[in-house]
Amino acid sequence: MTQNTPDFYQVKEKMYVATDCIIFGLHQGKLKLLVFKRKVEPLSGEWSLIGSFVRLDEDLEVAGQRVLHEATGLENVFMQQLKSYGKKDRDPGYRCISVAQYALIRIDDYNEQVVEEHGAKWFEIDDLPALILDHDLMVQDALRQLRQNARYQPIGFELLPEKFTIPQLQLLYEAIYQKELDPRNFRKKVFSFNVLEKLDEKDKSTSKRGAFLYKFNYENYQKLLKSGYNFEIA
Amino acid sequence: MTQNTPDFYQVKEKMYVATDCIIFGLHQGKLKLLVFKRKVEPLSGEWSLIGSFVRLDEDLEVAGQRVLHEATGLENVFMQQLKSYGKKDRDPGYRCISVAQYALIRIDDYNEQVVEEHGAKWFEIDDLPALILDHDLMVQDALRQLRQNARYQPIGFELLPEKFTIPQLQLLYEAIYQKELDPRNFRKKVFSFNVLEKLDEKDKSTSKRGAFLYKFNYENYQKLLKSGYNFEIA
DNA sequence: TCAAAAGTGTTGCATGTACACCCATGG
DNA sequence: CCATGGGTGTACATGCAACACTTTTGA
Repeated sequence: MTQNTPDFYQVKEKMYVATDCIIFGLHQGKLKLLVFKRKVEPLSGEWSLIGSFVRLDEDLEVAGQRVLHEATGLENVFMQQLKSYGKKDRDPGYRCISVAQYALIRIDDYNEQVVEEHGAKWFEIDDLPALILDHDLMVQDALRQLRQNARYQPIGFELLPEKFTIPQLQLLYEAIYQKELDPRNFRKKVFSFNVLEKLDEKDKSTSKRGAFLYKFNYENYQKLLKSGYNFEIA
Repeated sequence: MTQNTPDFYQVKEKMYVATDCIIFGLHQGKLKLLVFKRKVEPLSGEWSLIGSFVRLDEDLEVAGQRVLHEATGLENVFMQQLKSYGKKDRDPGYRCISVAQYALIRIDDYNEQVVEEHGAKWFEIDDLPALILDHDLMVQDALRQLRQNARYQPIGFELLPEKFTIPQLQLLYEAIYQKELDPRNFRKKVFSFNVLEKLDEKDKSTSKRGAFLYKFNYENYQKLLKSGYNFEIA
């Protein structure tokens, strides 16, 4: 922070800084959000995002990863800062600003038990319960940002297991953009980026014929980035 | 913020919350940034963004507008939150997170005296001095976001006077994207949005023939938004 | 053998890009 | 009358959208 204003303007007052996590996951081809039943007063029993105060000796990003780890048992999750919410009366108790961060997790990796211990539940994004405080707003903003970012970054892959099929990938983008896509055009597009590596295995869990598995090639993606790219899918 | 984690995790510690403003303006067809000579220790005399602590009874956005007003005398400036910077050691004095906000101002509107009182100076964006702390990073992030947002929102107009010519508008976009544009294609594009209103006046300050003045039509822009738009210029 | 999902090409249309000349005017 | 910046149209290339049938195989 900066102090260029005259000294008499420098009213220094500390406040609480929290971070709240908007956790997206993919389940049965649907985009879902993980919400928690709040256990402490005020507003105990209401649905909310998971969050925590940021500690004095903790980077913001570290705080986000800590919250996510405590809630899900996962580490090194893809996470991106959304924005901060700082209306003066947003928290009824005391002045507190919250830095919202959104996370994309692979539900397969997921320790289901930890979820239940926290009274957490996955909701489809078009069927969410009301959340406390300004958390509804955070979710709306996060969705918009997710859709925006998915246009220019391959973040969709963060939601899928390491090996995935093209139909799976297509379902994911259909879930993100709530829009049906043409399988021929979709394949043409994703293959044109040259960031998918075809494997010799097939996934037969959803059809008799089976669909080839692919994995994401990060090196090619780096090249693509440098040569001025447009990763627009959908 | 949220408290779903067990109580023993709830280490509540307050910290300072600041806001720093990345102020862009347009001058002689160049995109510029307003930076300030810091007047207080530590780092007195160094270049920095302008900022202030957020007060307990003040919304984040209000704090941003206050900082901008104190620094420039302007009110109701276009301002948008960028993101928060919260490395634990980003400020050498004490733990402090900063919410960066960027502003677009019309230099014409501008009270030049107030700038000088603050030891402020406009720099071209590709010729900036080193700034204190993480302010360089903030500027880079703000530039990226400005370019990104200018693609889908008509924020370019915020930098121009109410009445402007097409060549002025083109220069602005060339400054934002650091790229020359073809005047024929540029006109075709901006007119296709139907958000410019041609006036009967001409601006003769840059040529003998003079260029017609236009103004931005906010109603048509609202219609454009609703009908699913793509405001991509450049 | 058949149901169910995987996989594949072509064409028309729209949009972006490249490009060069005339216009209006003040000095 | 000429130098300066303002203003205009066309042809080509590229990318996107629409569209239907064949393949594989487990039950």
